[in-house]
Formats: sequence, structure tokens, C-alpha cells
Amino acid sequence: MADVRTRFAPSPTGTPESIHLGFVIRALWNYAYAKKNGGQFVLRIEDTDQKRSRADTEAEIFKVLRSFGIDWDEGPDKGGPYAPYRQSERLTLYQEAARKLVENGYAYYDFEAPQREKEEIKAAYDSDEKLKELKIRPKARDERPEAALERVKNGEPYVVRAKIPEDRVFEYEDWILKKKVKFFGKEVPDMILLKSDGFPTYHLAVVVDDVAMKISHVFRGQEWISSTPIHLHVYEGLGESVPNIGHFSVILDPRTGKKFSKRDMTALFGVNTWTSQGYLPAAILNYLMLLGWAPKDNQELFTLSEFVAAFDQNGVQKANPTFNAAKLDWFNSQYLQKLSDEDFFVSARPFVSKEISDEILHKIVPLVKTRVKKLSELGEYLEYFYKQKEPIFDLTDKYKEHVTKALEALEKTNDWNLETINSQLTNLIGENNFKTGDFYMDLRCSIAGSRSTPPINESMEILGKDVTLTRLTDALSVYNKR
RNA sequence: GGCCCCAUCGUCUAGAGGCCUAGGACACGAGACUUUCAUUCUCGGAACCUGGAUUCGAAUUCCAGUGGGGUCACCA
Repeated sequence: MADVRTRFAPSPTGTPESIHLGFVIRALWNYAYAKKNGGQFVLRIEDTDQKRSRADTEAEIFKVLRSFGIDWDEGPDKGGPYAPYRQSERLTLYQEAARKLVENGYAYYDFEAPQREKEEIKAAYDSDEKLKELKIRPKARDERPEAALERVKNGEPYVVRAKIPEDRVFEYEDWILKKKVKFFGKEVPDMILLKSDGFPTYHLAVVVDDVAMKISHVFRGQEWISSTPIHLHVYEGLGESVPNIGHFSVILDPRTGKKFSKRDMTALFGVNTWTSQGYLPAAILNYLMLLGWAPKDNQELFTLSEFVAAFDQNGVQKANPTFNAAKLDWFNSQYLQKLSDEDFFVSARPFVSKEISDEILHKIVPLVKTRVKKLSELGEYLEYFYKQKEPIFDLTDKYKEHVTKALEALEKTNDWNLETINSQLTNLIGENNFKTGDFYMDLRCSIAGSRSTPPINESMEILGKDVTLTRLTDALSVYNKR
């Protein structure tokens, strides 16, 4: 049996920040399927849209994939047996293919292809009349090829369109959906294959390259199902055999219930949106693995290599899943907790003010690992370590007594360390019959100005005796003046 | 609107005719532990879209309806 070869073929359009989670999922599954089966994973850049393709976005795609640990066997930056891997560098291949398709009667030249605005087309979907108009096959379809060839030779600008036979039935067996999918030629439009700028559209380029690069399994989102018959037509026109074609689900936006829109790519679905808040790539990846795929035993936690080993195409869902940030939070806290103190320190450092020294931060790390869902919370959470904040008094009617007694006890504590602080305060609580929770909450609110902080005795130790006493004294005097 | 895909707790899902009075995870609620908060642990509520058909027996097969999604560009 031939090698399994899959590909991830992104378009480097939009800004680098617009790279979204959909990219990662598509890459992840294609990568996993190839690796699971001992095959190759190819990265191909589909930069056929001259106006929108950007070099910086391409570079960012490489960077993002690698940050998730997804690496490729062949690609623009590392070459391979079927180079080049950038479509803009393969133009002659597509032009030859287009010519061949015309010769074989599978395509035709069109000199009058209209350039419609996207909005105009969208608007037409609401009107049956306009829709019908849009779907009329171009006149050029029935013109004599010889005459068209003559015009081409004369340098007239043209476009090449697929010539879809009206009475043809297109059919393929979807290896993910596990069913035959059928389309009637009558329903399939004569899509443009080669644009007037000499660049191919997706429909031509994807087929030509998948053939050239010996891709064995096409594994893409369901938004591509309806263009599959066009691809089938091109494969046939080129005299090539069709690879396995399969479609997986589309991620839905929880707010709209629809496929996320371009605007959301930089917001809810942007990779950068999450990484910049301190979500670990491994956690994001793990969440994504389970969005549209599940193992038989319902295992939840996977490293990338575990995922590759466990990956099974039968676990790929057909229905569209909805993105759920709360579950991503859970994965992130799981991964954050598993980090070693040193790794946590390195990841956390950029999110913590420089007013907290490396030395102090090292001490704080073990106190906060189980307390944050994302690293970006750390900034505010740890503010009290270098900044005196407004105390809060709203909890108990014993506030004054709690803080006064604590002050007395702590003043007497000469050897300032966790052990002495613990024992002093524990004794105090016992002697006065304080309620432990209330007592500590009052101290916490006085020292940190927050109800939710790392352990307070440990915090006192790190803050030092002077700062601790000052904060308690100040809080008490503010309380008295109220 | 045409065509195509899909349909189990709020969400992600297990379930390939009897193991299902439907299991797990997130979220939610209650409790335990705890030097607060958090972590952890225990418990709880919560779903097979509807209607037919096949079968001794259907979440699981078939058909229809309904619902949701995708697509219909010189974008991918």
C-alpha cells in the first residue's frame, strides 16, 4: 500500500494576529493521521491570492505550528521531493493543467467573466430571481474552442472555467463521513479555475498539487464538501486518480451558533488571543484535540505524541462542536499545575511586574500554581506583594480584635519565618477562641486588600515583618477612622 | 431559496440491536478536607428531536418530518 501523505495547506492571508484555532485543528488532525500511519505530513502554502497574501503571516504560521509542537516533513522552508511548496512558485504547473483541461474538453476560456462584489453576491441569496440569474452558465461555455484560442493568442485577457457536464453525476466515498456523497452536474457551477492574473483558484491549485505531491488522504473541513465535485471533475480532466477525501466538522461560535466569522478570528478564535493571556500551547492543543474527536475510552489528557498514538479516524465527529472557553480554562489550569516550579516561573515571569524580583517570584510560584486559570491573572493577583492596597472590612464584627491581637503577637515574633508565624497565630486563635476562617480573612483583607490571595501566612513571610506590621497598623487606623 | 452534511445532558462526548433504569468530562448545586481563596475528594440535578417502519427487543437499522450547520466569488 502506498504511503500515507497528508497536508496542511493554509493561506497566508490576513494579519499574523488573525491566525486562528481552526488552523491548528486542521494541522493537528492531518499531522496526527500521517504520523499515526507512519506517513508524511506536508506543509504547503496556498498563496494564490496575490492581493491578500503576506510574507509575515506565512512566517507566523510556521512559528505558531512549531509552538504547538506540530512539525512537517516537507514544506517551503525545508524543501522536499516535490518542491516548491509555495503555490506562487508553481504557476506554470497550473497554467499547463488549465491548458490540458481545455484541450480535453473539461474547461473553457471565458473573456467576459464578471468581477462581482462579495456583498452583491451575498445579497442575491435572498432573492430567488437574482440567484437564478447568477446560476446561468456563461455564454462562453458553448463557443468554439478554436475561436477562443485565437483570442487568447491575440492577448485578450481571459479566465479559465470548469466545464461541468449538466447530466453528469459526481460521487465519492467520504472516508470520514463513511458514506457516498452525490452531486448532480446540473447543480455544480462552472467555477473559475485560472484567474485573469494567471494565478489558479483553490479548485485548480489544490488538485494539481495534491496530485503532484502524492497526497493520499485529503482531510479538510466540511465547508469544502460542496466544492468536491469540481475537484472530482478536475482530477478526471487531468487523467489522475482521486485520493481519499474526508471531511471533518466545523467549529461553531457559542454566541451565534455559526461558523466563526473573520472578525472573530482575532478575538475569540485567535491563537494569539489565548497565548497572550497565558494559556499554554499544550493546554490549548489538548482542548482542541477533543473538539470534534473523542477516543473510545473518553481519555481527556493527551500530550501530542499520546494523541498521535491514540488517534483514530473513527473517533472524528460528524456534527459540529461549539467552542467552550470554560473547558479550555480547565485544561489550562491542569497544565499549569503540572508544570515544575521552574517551568512555571519561566512562563509566569512575563506576566508579573518587575517590582517582584526573580528571587521573590521563585518563592511565590509554589503558592499560586493551583490558584490561577491563566497566567495573565497573576498581575493583579500578586500586586499586593509590592503595593499597599486599600484594605477591605466587611466580613466580621471582630475585625478590630482580630487585627489588634494579631499585631501584638506578630510584633513579639523575633524569628520571622513561616514556622513562627504559624505557631504564634495558631496559639492566638486558640487562646481567644477565634473562628479560624474569620480571623485569617480579616488579616488577608488588611494585608492584601483582597479576599482571594495566595496563603496569607506564607505571604507574610515573604513580605517581611516590617511591611506586614505596617500594613496591619495602617489598616487598623483606617478602620478606626471610619 | 437550490444543493450538501449533521442530530445523546447547557457544552465536549461514550454508545456500532439486548451489557442503557444511557457512562465520562467541563460548567452548575450540596457536602468533606483545609490556616482564607484555590487545589483535592464525595454526592446531586441534567440528554437519546418527533413520527412511522423493521425486530421478540432500537439511542443504536430504514423512511419521513422538524431542527441546526455548510455552500452557492477572478477568497481560500
